[in-house]
Amino acid sequence: MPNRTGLTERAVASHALALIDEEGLVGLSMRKLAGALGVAPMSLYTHFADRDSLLEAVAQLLYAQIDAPTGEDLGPEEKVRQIMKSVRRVLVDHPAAVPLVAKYPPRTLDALAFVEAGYRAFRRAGITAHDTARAYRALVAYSLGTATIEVNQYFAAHPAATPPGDSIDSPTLARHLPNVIEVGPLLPQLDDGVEFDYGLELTLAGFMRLQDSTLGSR
Amino acid sequence: MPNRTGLTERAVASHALALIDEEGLVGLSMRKLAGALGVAPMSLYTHFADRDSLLEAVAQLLYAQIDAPTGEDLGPEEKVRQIMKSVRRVLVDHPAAVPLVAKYPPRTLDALAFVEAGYRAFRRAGITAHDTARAYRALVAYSLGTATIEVNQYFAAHPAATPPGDSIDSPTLARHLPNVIEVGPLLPQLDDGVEFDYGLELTLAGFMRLQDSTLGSR
DNA sequence: ACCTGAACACCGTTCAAGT
DNA sequence: ACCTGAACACCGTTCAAGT
Repeated sequence: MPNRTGLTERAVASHALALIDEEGLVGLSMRKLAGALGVAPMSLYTHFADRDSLLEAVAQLLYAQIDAPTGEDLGPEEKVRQIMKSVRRVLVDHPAAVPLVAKYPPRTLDALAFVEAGYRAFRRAGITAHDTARAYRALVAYSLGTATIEVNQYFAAHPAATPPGDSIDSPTLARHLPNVIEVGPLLPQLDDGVEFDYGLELTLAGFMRLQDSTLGSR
Repeated sequence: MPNRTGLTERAVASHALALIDEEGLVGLSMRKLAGALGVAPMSLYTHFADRDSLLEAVAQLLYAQIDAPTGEDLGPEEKVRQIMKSVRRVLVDHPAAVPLVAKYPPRTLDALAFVEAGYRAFRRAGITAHDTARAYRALVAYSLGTATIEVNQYFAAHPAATPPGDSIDSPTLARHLPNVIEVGPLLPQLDDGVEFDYGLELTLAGFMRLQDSTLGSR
Protein backbone atom coordinates (compact mmCIF):
# COMPACT_ATOMS: atom_id res chain seq x y z
CA MET A 1 0.00 0.00 0.00
CA PRO A 2 2.28 2.76 -1.23
CA ASN A 3 -0.51 5.36 -1.10
CA ARG A 4 -0.36 8.30 1.23
CA THR A 5 -4.05 7.98 2.09
CA GLY A 6 -4.18 4.20 2.41
CA LEU A 7 -7.15 3.99 0.07
CA THR A 8 -7.86 0.86 -1.95
CA GLU A 9 -10.44 0.46 -4.69
CA ARG A 10 -12.25 -2.08 -2.60
CA ALA A 11 -12.41 0.16 0.46
CA VAL A 12 -13.68 3.08 -1.61
CA ALA A 13 -16.37 0.93 -3.25
CA SER A 14 -17.35 -0.56 0.09
CA HIS A 15 -17.77 2.87 1.67
CA ALA A 16 -19.71 3.97 -1.39
CA LEU A 17 -22.15 1.09 -0.91
CA ALA A 18 -22.60 2.05 2.75
CA LEU A 19 -23.34 5.63 1.73
CA ILE A 20 -25.80 4.45 -0.92
CA ASP A 21 -27.54 2.29 1.68
CA GLU A 22 -27.84 5.25 4.02
CA GLU A 23 -28.67 8.10 1.67
CA GLY A 24 -29.70 6.57 -1.64
CA LEU A 25 -28.06 6.60 -5.03
CA VAL A 26 -28.43 10.36 -5.50
CA GLY A 27 -27.15 10.79 -1.94
CA LEU A 28 -23.81 9.34 -2.98
CA SER A 29 -21.65 12.17 -4.22
CA MET A 30 -17.95 12.06 -4.85
CA ARG A 31 -17.56 14.97 -2.45
CA LYS A 32 -19.49 13.35 0.40
CA LEU A 33 -17.74 10.01 -0.09
CA ALA A 34 -14.35 11.70 -0.05
CA GLY A 35 -15.34 13.57 3.09
CA ALA A 36 -16.37 10.33 4.80
CA LEU A 37 -13.03 8.79 3.84
CA GLY A 38 -11.12 11.85 5.01
CA VAL A 39 -9.56 12.71 1.66
CA ALA A 40 -9.98 15.45 -0.90
CA PRO A 41 -12.72 14.84 -3.49
CA MET A 42 -10.25 14.56 -6.33
CA SER A 43 -8.28 11.79 -4.59
CA LEU A 44 -11.03 9.35 -5.57
CA TYR A 45 -10.16 9.90 -9.21
CA THR A 46 -6.83 8.21 -8.61
CA HIS A 47 -8.72 4.95 -8.14
CA PHE A 48 -11.73 5.40 -10.41
CA ALA A 49 -11.94 7.14 -13.75
CA ASP A 50 -15.29 8.70 -12.87
CA ARG A 51 -18.44 8.23 -10.80
CA ASP A 52 -19.77 5.54 -13.17
CA SER A 53 -16.65 3.41 -12.72
CA LEU A 54 -17.11 3.59 -8.98
CA LEU A 55 -20.75 2.53 -9.29
CA GLU A 56 -19.72 -0.40 -11.48
CA ALA A 57 -17.36 -1.55 -8.74
CA VAL A 58 -20.20 -1.31 -6.20
CA ALA A 59 -22.29 -3.59 -8.43
CA GLN A 60 -19.46 -6.17 -8.41
CA LEU A 61 -19.43 -6.10 -4.60
CA LEU A 62 -23.14 -6.89 -4.58
CA TYR A 63 -22.85 -9.75 -7.07
CA ALA A 64 -20.08 -11.24 -4.93
CA GLN A 65 -22.52 -11.43 -2.00
CA ILE A 66 -24.81 -13.86 -3.83
CA ASP A 67 -24.50 -17.39 -2.46
CA ALA A 68 -23.65 -20.08 -4.99
CA PRO A 69 -24.82 -23.45 -3.64
CA THR A 70 -22.19 -26.15 -3.99
CA GLY A 71 -24.31 -29.27 -3.51
CA GLU A 72 -23.59 -31.63 -6.40
CA ASP A 73 -26.75 -33.65 -5.95
CA LEU A 74 -29.16 -30.75 -6.49
CA GLY A 75 -31.18 -30.62 -9.68
CA PRO A 76 -31.18 -27.46 -11.79
CA GLU A 77 -34.60 -26.36 -10.57
CA GLU A 78 -33.68 -26.51 -6.90
CA LYS A 79 -30.28 -24.95 -7.47
CA VAL A 80 -31.83 -22.09 -9.39
CA ARG A 81 -34.36 -21.57 -6.61
CA GLN A 82 -31.56 -21.25 -4.05
CA ILE A 83 -29.56 -18.85 -6.19
CA MET A 84 -32.60 -16.72 -6.97
CA LYS A 85 -33.52 -16.50 -3.28
CA SER A 86 -30.01 -15.30 -2.53
CA VAL A 87 -30.22 -12.77 -5.36
CA ARG A 88 -33.43 -11.41 -3.92
CA ARG A 89 -31.99 -11.17 -0.43
CA VAL A 90 -28.96 -9.20 -1.62
CA LEU A 91 -31.11 -6.83 -3.68
CA VAL A 92 -33.71 -6.11 -1.00
CA ASP A 93 -30.89 -5.63 1.52
CA HIS A 94 -29.56 -2.85 -0.71
CA PRO A 95 -32.66 -1.36 -2.30
CA ALA A 96 -31.04 1.85 -3.46
CA ALA A 97 -28.35 -0.11 -5.32
CA VAL A 98 -30.73 -2.18 -7.46
CA PRO A 99 -30.36 0.15 -10.47
CA LEU A 100 -26.61 -0.53 -10.39
CA VAL A 101 -27.10 -4.28 -10.62
CA ALA A 102 -29.52 -3.64 -13.48
CA LYS A 103 -26.93 -1.55 -15.29
CA TYR A 104 -23.65 -3.41 -14.76
CA PRO A 105 -23.40 -7.18 -15.37
CA PRO A 106 -21.10 -9.35 -13.24
CA ARG A 107 -17.48 -9.17 -14.34
CA THR A 108 -15.08 -10.13 -11.55
CA LEU A 109 -14.29 -13.68 -10.50
CA ASP A 110 -16.25 -13.36 -7.24
CA ALA A 111 -19.18 -11.69 -8.97
CA LEU A 112 -19.43 -14.47 -11.55
CA ALA A 113 -19.42 -17.34 -9.02
CA PHE A 114 -23.21 -17.59 -8.81
CA VAL A 115 -23.52 -17.46 -12.60
CA GLU A 116 -21.05 -20.30 -12.94
CA ALA A 117 -22.96 -22.37 -10.38
CA GLY A 118 -26.25 -21.84 -12.19
CA TYR A 119 -24.84 -22.65 -15.62
CA ARG A 120 -23.15 -25.75 -14.23
CA ALA A 121 -26.39 -27.10 -12.77
CA PHE A 122 -28.20 -26.64 -16.08
CA ARG A 123 -25.44 -28.15 -18.19
CA ARG A 124 -25.09 -31.15 -15.85
CA ALA A 125 -28.81 -31.80 -16.26
CA GLY A 126 -28.30 -32.15 -19.98
CA ILE A 127 -29.77 -28.78 -20.93
CA THR A 128 -28.04 -27.29 -23.97
CA ALA A 129 -25.75 -24.29 -23.65
CA HIS A 130 -28.20 -22.32 -25.77
CA ASP A 131 -31.19 -23.15 -23.57
CA THR A 132 -29.07 -22.41 -20.52
CA ALA A 133 -28.31 -18.96 -21.88
CA ARG A 134 -31.99 -18.33 -22.64
CA ALA A 135 -33.13 -19.47 -19.22
CA TYR A 136 -30.46 -17.34 -17.54
CA ARG A 137 -31.61 -14.29 -19.47
CA ALA A 138 -35.24 -14.87 -18.51
CA LEU A 139 -34.29 -15.37 -14.86
CA VAL A 140 -32.19 -12.20 -14.79
CA ALA A 141 -35.12 -10.31 -16.29
CA TYR A 142 -37.49 -11.69 -13.69
CA SER A 143 -35.21 -11.07 -10.71
CA LEU A 144 -34.37 -7.52 -11.78
CA GLY A 145 -38.01 -6.74 -12.46
CA THR A 146 -39.34 -8.18 -9.23
CA ALA A 147 -36.61 -6.47 -7.18
CA THR A 148 -37.43 -3.18 -8.88
CA ILE A 149 -41.11 -3.58 -8.00
CA GLU A 150 -40.24 -4.38 -4.39
CA VAL A 151 -37.78 -1.58 -3.75
CA ASN A 152 -39.91 1.00 -5.57
CA GLN A 153 -43.00 -0.25 -3.73
CA TYR A 154 -44.68 -0.23 -7.10
CA PHE A 155 -47.86 -1.87 -5.78
CA ALA A 156 -47.81 -0.22 -2.35
CA ALA A 157 -50.88 1.90 -3.16
CA HIS A 158 -53.45 0.53 -5.56
CA PRO A 159 -54.50 2.73 -8.50
CA ALA A 160 -57.93 3.62 -7.11
CA ALA A 161 -56.26 5.23 -4.12
CA THR A 162 -54.51 8.03 -6.00
CA PRO A 163 -54.36 11.44 -4.32
CA PRO A 164 -57.64 13.31 -4.75
CA GLY A 165 -55.95 16.26 -6.47
CA ASP A 166 -56.17 15.17 -10.08
CA SER A 167 -57.71 11.77 -9.48
CA ILE A 168 -60.64 10.49 -11.47
CA ASP A 169 -64.09 10.85 -9.97
CA SER A 170 -65.59 7.64 -8.65
CA PRO A 171 -68.47 7.16 -11.12
CA THR A 172 -66.16 7.59 -14.09
CA LEU A 173 -63.75 5.09 -12.59
CA ALA A 174 -66.48 2.52 -12.01
CA ARG A 175 -67.74 2.83 -15.57
CA HIS A 176 -64.39 2.66 -17.35
CA LEU A 177 -62.28 0.54 -15.02
CA PRO A 178 -64.51 -1.97 -13.22
CA ASN A 179 -61.85 -4.67 -13.20
CA VAL A 180 -59.16 -2.29 -11.97
CA ILE A 181 -61.49 -1.45 -9.08
CA GLU A 182 -61.97 -5.14 -8.35
CA VAL A 183 -58.44 -6.45 -8.82
CA GLY A 184 -56.34 -3.37 -8.00
CA PRO A 185 -56.94 -3.40 -4.23
CA LEU A 186 -55.55 -6.94 -4.05
CA LEU A 187 -52.12 -5.88 -5.31
CA PRO A 188 -50.85 -4.12 -2.16
CA GLN A 189 -52.00 -7.10 -0.11
CA LEU A 190 -49.70 -9.50 -1.93
CA ASP A 191 -46.61 -10.57 0.01
CA ASP A 192 -43.35 -9.77 -1.75
CA GLY A 193 -41.64 -12.99 -0.74
CA VAL A 194 -44.57 -15.22 -1.62
CA GLU A 195 -45.05 -13.55 -4.99
CA PHE A 196 -41.35 -13.76 -5.77
CA ASP A 197 -41.60 -17.52 -5.31
CA TYR A 198 -44.81 -17.65 -7.31
CA GLY A 199 -43.34 -15.85 -10.32
CA LEU A 200 -40.19 -17.94 -10.09
CA GLU A 201 -42.28 -21.11 -10.16
CA LEU A 202 -44.18 -19.77 -13.18
CA THR A 203 -40.89 -19.35 -15.01
CA LEU A 204 -39.39 -22.66 -13.89
CA ALA A 205 -42.57 -24.61 -14.62
CA GLY A 206 -42.74 -23.00 -18.03
CA PHE A 207 -39.09 -23.79 -18.71
CA MET A 208 -39.47 -27.43 -17.71
CA ARG A 209 -42.61 -27.76 -19.80
CA LEU A 210 -40.82 -26.37 -22.86
CA GLN A 211 -37.78 -28.59 -22.14
CA ASP A 212 -39.95 -31.69 -21.91
CA SER A 213 -41.76 -30.92 -25.14
CA THR A 214 -38.45 -30.32 -26.91
CA LEU A 215 -36.97 -33.57 -25.62
CA GLY A 216 -40.19 -35.42 -26.46
CA SER A 217 -40.02 -34.33 -30.09
CA ARG A 218 -36.48 -35.60 -30.59
CA MET B 1 -56.04 28.69 -20.95
CA PRO B 2 -55.79 31.68 -18.65
CA ASN B 3 -52.00 31.36 -18.32
CA ARG B 4 -49.68 33.99 -19.64
CA THR B 5 -47.27 31.42 -21.04
CA GLY B 6 -49.90 29.07 -22.49
CA LEU B 7 -48.33 26.10 -20.73
CA THR B 8 -50.38 23.03 -19.83
CA GLU B 9 -49.27 20.12 -17.69
CA ARG B 10 -49.59 17.84 -20.67
CA ALA B 11 -47.48 20.04 -22.93
CA VAL B 12 -44.77 20.33 -20.29
CA ALA B 13 -44.71 16.56 -19.71
CA SER B 14 -44.69 15.91 -23.45
CA HIS B 15 -41.72 18.21 -24.00
CA ALA B 16 -40.01 16.59 -21.03
CA LEU B 17 -40.39 13.17 -22.66
CA ALA B 18 -38.91 14.52 -25.90
CA LEU B 19 -35.94 15.92 -23.98
CA ILE B 20 -35.49 12.60 -22.15
CA ASP B 21 -35.54 10.76 -25.48
CA GLU B 22 -32.87 13.10 -26.86
CA GLU B 23 -30.58 13.56 -23.91
CA GLY B 24 -31.43 10.89 -21.36
CA LEU B 25 -32.93 11.10 -17.92
CA VAL B 26 -30.02 13.04 -16.44
CA GLY B 27 -30.11 15.28 -19.51
CA LEU B 28 -33.55 16.49 -18.51
CA SER B 29 -33.12 19.46 -16.21
CA MET B 30 -35.80 21.88 -15.14
CA ARG B 31 -33.66 24.67 -16.49
CA LYS B 32 -33.13 23.11 -19.93
CA LEU B 33 -36.79 22.17 -20.22
CA ALA B 34 -37.87 25.69 -19.30
CA GLY B 35 -35.45 27.07 -21.85
CA ALA B 36 -36.87 24.80 -24.57
CA LEU B 37 -40.37 25.98 -23.65
CA GLY B 38 -39.32 29.63 -23.61
CA VAL B 39 -40.17 30.28 -19.98
CA ALA B 40 -38.26 30.92 -16.80
CA PRO B 41 -37.17 27.78 -14.89
CA MET B 42 -39.42 28.56 -11.96
CA SER B 43 -42.52 28.77 -14.16
CA LEU B 44 -42.55 24.97 -14.34
CA TYR B 45 -43.21 24.85 -10.61
CA THR B 46 -46.60 26.40 -11.21
CA HIS B 47 -47.62 23.14 -12.89
CA PHE B 48 -45.56 20.57 -11.02
CA ALA B 49 -44.58 20.51 -7.37
CA ASP B 50 -41.07 19.32 -8.19
CA ARG B 51 -39.02 17.36 -10.70
CA ASP B 52 -40.37 14.03 -9.43
CA SER B 53 -43.97 15.09 -10.07
CA LEU B 54 -43.04 15.99 -13.61
CA LEU B 55 -41.39 12.61 -14.12
CA GLU B 56 -44.48 10.88 -12.76
CA ALA B 57 -46.55 12.67 -15.40
CA VAL B 58 -44.14 11.52 -18.10
CA ALA B 59 -44.68 7.93 -16.93
CA GLN B 60 -48.44 8.38 -17.34
CA LEU B 61 -47.92 9.56 -20.92
CA LEU B 62 -46.00 6.39 -21.67
CA TYR B 63 -48.58 4.08 -20.09
CA ALA B 64 -51.25 5.79 -22.19
CA GLN B 65 -49.37 4.76 -25.34
CA ILE B 66 -49.82 1.06 -24.62
CA ASP B 67 -52.42 -0.53 -26.92
CA ALA B 68 -55.26 -2.33 -25.21
CA PRO B 69 -56.75 -4.89 -27.63
CA THR B 70 -60.53 -4.76 -27.77
CA GLY B 71 -61.32 -8.11 -29.43
CA GLU B 72 -63.88 -9.91 -27.25
CA ASP B 73 -63.12 -13.35 -28.68
CA LEU B 74 -59.48 -13.41 -27.62
CA GLY B 75 -58.44 -15.72 -24.81
CA PRO B 76 -56.44 -14.37 -21.89
CA GLU B 77 -53.15 -15.80 -23.15
CA GLU B 78 -53.39 -14.16 -26.56
CA LYS B 79 -54.65 -10.89 -25.13
CA VAL B 80 -51.76 -10.79 -22.67
CA ARG B 81 -49.33 -11.49 -25.50
CA GLN B 82 -50.65 -8.52 -27.45
CA ILE B 83 -50.55 -6.19 -24.46
CA MET B 84 -47.04 -7.30 -23.50
CA LYS B 85 -45.79 -6.76 -27.05
CA SER B 86 -47.18 -3.23 -26.96
CA VAL B 87 -45.57 -2.64 -23.57
CA ARG B 88 -42.23 -3.71 -24.94
CA ARG B 89 -42.59 -1.48 -28.01
CA VAL B 90 -43.34 1.60 -25.90
CA LEU B 91 -40.45 0.91 -23.54
CA VAL B 92 -37.81 0.26 -26.20
CA ASP B 93 -39.04 3.34 -28.07
CA HIS B 94 -38.22 5.38 -24.98
CA PRO B 95 -35.24 3.59 -23.45
CA ALA B 96 -34.16 6.44 -21.19
CA ALA B 97 -37.65 6.63 -19.67
CA VAL B 98 -37.83 2.98 -18.56
CA PRO B 99 -36.79 3.82 -14.97
CA LEU B 100 -39.79 6.15 -14.74
CA VAL B 101 -42.22 3.38 -15.69
CA ALA B 102 -40.49 1.17 -13.11
CA LYS B 103 -40.96 3.82 -10.44
CA TYR B 104 -44.45 5.20 -11.05
CA PRO B 105 -47.42 2.86 -11.56
CA PRO B 106 -50.28 3.80 -13.93
CA ARG B 107 -52.74 6.22 -12.34
CA THR B 108 -54.68 8.18 -14.96
CA LEU B 109 -57.66 6.84 -16.89
CA ASP B 110 -55.68 6.58 -20.13
CA ALA B 111 -52.72 4.99 -18.39
CA LEU B 112 -54.90 2.32 -16.79
CA ALA B 113 -56.66 1.28 -20.03
CA PHE B 114 -54.26 -1.57 -20.80
CA VAL B 115 -54.44 -2.81 -17.21
CA GLU B 116 -58.23 -2.90 -17.39
CA ALA B 117 -58.10 -4.82 -20.67
CA GLY B 118 -55.74 -7.40 -19.22
CA TYR B 119 -57.72 -7.90 -16.02
CA ARG B 120 -60.92 -8.18 -18.03
CA ALA B 121 -59.53 -10.95 -20.22
CA PHE B 122 -58.40 -12.95 -17.19
CA ARG B 123 -61.64 -12.51 -15.26
CA ARG B 124 -63.74 -13.43 -18.31
CA ALA B 125 -61.77 -16.66 -18.61
CA GLY B 126 -62.84 -17.59 -15.10
CA ILE B 127 -59.53 -16.82 -13.43
CA THR B 128 -60.00 -15.52 -9.89
CA ALA B 129 -59.33 -11.89 -9.01
CA HIS B 130 -56.52 -13.07 -6.75
CA ASP B 131 -54.82 -15.11 -9.46
CA THR B 132 -55.32 -12.23 -11.86
CA ALA B 133 -53.50 -9.91 -9.46
CA ARG B 134 -50.67 -12.42 -9.04
CA ALA B 135 -50.27 -12.96 -12.77
CA TYR B 136 -50.32 -9.20 -13.38
CA ARG B 137 -47.58 -8.71 -10.81
CA ALA B 138 -45.42 -11.42 -12.37
CA LEU B 139 -45.95 -9.97 -15.86
CA VAL B 140 -45.06 -6.45 -14.72
CA ALA B 141 -41.90 -7.84 -13.13
CA TYR B 142 -40.96 -9.65 -16.31
CA SER B 143 -41.67 -6.74 -18.65
CA LEU B 144 -39.79 -4.23 -16.48
CA GLY B 145 -36.87 -6.61 -16.09
CA THR B 146 -36.58 -7.51 -19.74
CA ALA B 147 -36.92 -3.87 -20.83
CA THR B 148 -34.19 -2.91 -18.37
CA ILE B 149 -31.89 -5.58 -19.79
CA GLU B 150 -32.58 -4.38 -23.33
CA VAL B 151 -32.13 -0.66 -22.80
CA ASN B 152 -29.05 -1.13 -20.60
CA GLN B 153 -27.64 -3.62 -23.12
CA TYR B 154 -26.92 -5.81 -20.13
CA PHE B 155 -25.80 -8.73 -22.29
CA ALA B 156 -24.17 -6.70 -25.04
CA ALA B 157 -20.67 -7.83 -24.08
CA HIS B 158 -20.20 -11.26 -22.55
CA PRO B 159 -18.27 -11.49 -19.26
CA ALA B 160 -15.14 -13.02 -20.79
CA ALA B 161 -14.70 -9.91 -22.92
CA THR B 162 -14.09 -7.47 -20.09
CA PRO B 163 -11.49 -4.74 -20.63
CA PRO B 164 -7.96 -6.09 -20.11
CA GLY B 165 -7.19 -3.55 -17.40
CA ASP B 166 -8.38 -5.42 -14.34
CA SER B 167 -9.71 -8.48 -16.13
CA ILE B 168 -8.93 -11.97 -14.99
CA ASP B 169 -6.14 -13.84 -16.77
CA SER B 170 -7.29 -16.53 -19.14
CA PRO B 171 -6.01 -19.64 -17.31
CA THR B 172 -7.67 -18.54 -14.06
CA LEU B 173 -10.90 -17.91 -15.91
CA ALA B 174 -10.85 -21.32 -17.56
CA ARG B 175 -10.23 -23.08 -14.25
CA HIS B 176 -12.86 -21.31 -12.18
CA LEU B 177 -15.51 -20.39 -14.72
CA PRO B 178 -15.59 -23.06 -17.45
CA ASN B 179 -19.36 -22.80 -17.89
CA VAL B 180 -19.28 -19.01 -18.02
CA ILE B 181 -16.73 -19.36 -20.81
CA GLU B 182 -18.97 -21.79 -22.64
CA VAL B 183 -22.38 -20.17 -22.13
CA GLY B 184 -21.47 -16.48 -21.74
CA PRO B 185 -20.58 -15.85 -25.39
CA LEU B 186 -24.06 -16.99 -26.41
CA LEU B 187 -25.79 -14.21 -24.46
CA PRO B 188 -24.95 -11.27 -26.76
CA GLN B 189 -26.06 -13.37 -29.73
CA LEU B 190 -29.60 -13.73 -28.40
CA ASP B 191 -32.22 -11.61 -30.16
CA ASP B 192 -34.05 -9.24 -27.81
CA GLY B 193 -37.42 -9.71 -29.49
CA VAL B 194 -37.17 -13.49 -29.70
CA GLU B 195 -36.06 -13.78 -26.07
CA PHE B 196 -38.82 -11.46 -24.92
CA ASP B 197 -41.32 -13.84 -26.49
CA TYR B 198 -39.52 -16.85 -25.04
CA GLY B 199 -39.60 -15.53 -21.47
CA LEU B 200 -43.20 -14.48 -21.89
CA GLU B 201 -44.12 -18.00 -23.03
CA LEU B 202 -42.25 -19.42 -20.02
CA THR B 203 -44.41 -17.30 -17.74
CA LEU B 204 -47.68 -17.95 -19.57
CA ALA B 205 -47.04 -21.69 -19.86
CA GLY B 206 -46.20 -21.80 -16.16
CA PHE B 207 -49.32 -19.85 -15.27
CA MET B 208 -51.58 -22.09 -17.35
CA ARG B 209 -49.96 -25.18 -15.88
CA LEU B 210 -50.59 -23.94 -12.33
CA GLN B 211 -54.14 -22.89 -13.28
CA ASP B 212 -54.89 -26.34 -14.69
CA SER B 213 -53.55 -28.11 -11.65
CA THR B 214 -55.58 -25.83 -9.37
CA LEU B 215 -58.77 -26.42 -11.37
CA GLY B 216 -58.05 -30.14 -11.55
CA SER B 217 -57.79 -30.42 -7.78
CA ARG B 218 -61.17 -28.80 -7.16
C1' DA C 1 2.10 7.78 -9.08
C1' DC C 2 -0.65 9.90 -5.88
C1' DC C 3 -2.94 13.75 -3.79
C1' DT C 4 -4.75 18.53 -3.46
C1' DG C 5 -7.37 23.36 -3.82
C1' DA C 6 -9.37 26.35 -6.89
C1' DA C 7 -12.22 26.93 -10.56
C1' DC C 8 -15.82 25.88 -14.22
C1' DA C 9 -20.13 24.73 -15.66
C1' DC C 10 -23.75 22.97 -14.15
C1' DC C 11 -27.97 21.36 -10.86
C1' DG C 12 -33.10 21.69 -7.96
C1' DT C 13 -35.42 24.60 -5.28
C1' DT C 14 -36.45 28.76 -1.84
C1' DC C 15 -37.58 33.28 -1.55
C1' DA C 16 -39.25 37.81 -2.31
C1' DA C 17 -41.13 40.38 -5.75
C1' DG C 18 -43.89 41.31 -9.48
C1' DT C 19 -48.50 40.83 -12.69
C1' DA D 1 -53.08 32.35 -9.68
C1' DC D 2 -49.26 32.67 -12.47
C1' DC D 3 -44.65 34.06 -13.59
C1' DT D 4 -39.94 35.84 -12.72
C1' DG D 5 -34.72 36.88 -11.28
C1' DA D 6 -31.60 36.37 -7.78
C1' DA D 7 -29.70 33.56 -4.52
C1' DC D 8 -28.49 29.21 -1.89
C1' DA D 9 -26.56 24.96 -1.45
C1' DC D 10 -25.18 21.72 -3.89
C1' DC D 11 -23.06 18.65 -8.04
C1' DG D 12 -18.95 16.05 -11.33
C1' DT D 13 -14.91 16.98 -13.31
C1' DT D 14 -10.75 19.85 -15.43
C1' DC D 15 -6.67 21.94 -14.48
C1' DA D 16 -2.39 23.39 -12.59
C1' DA D 17 0.27 22.62 -8.81
C1' DG D 18 2.31 20.08 -5.34
C1' DT D 19 4.67 15.49 -3.06
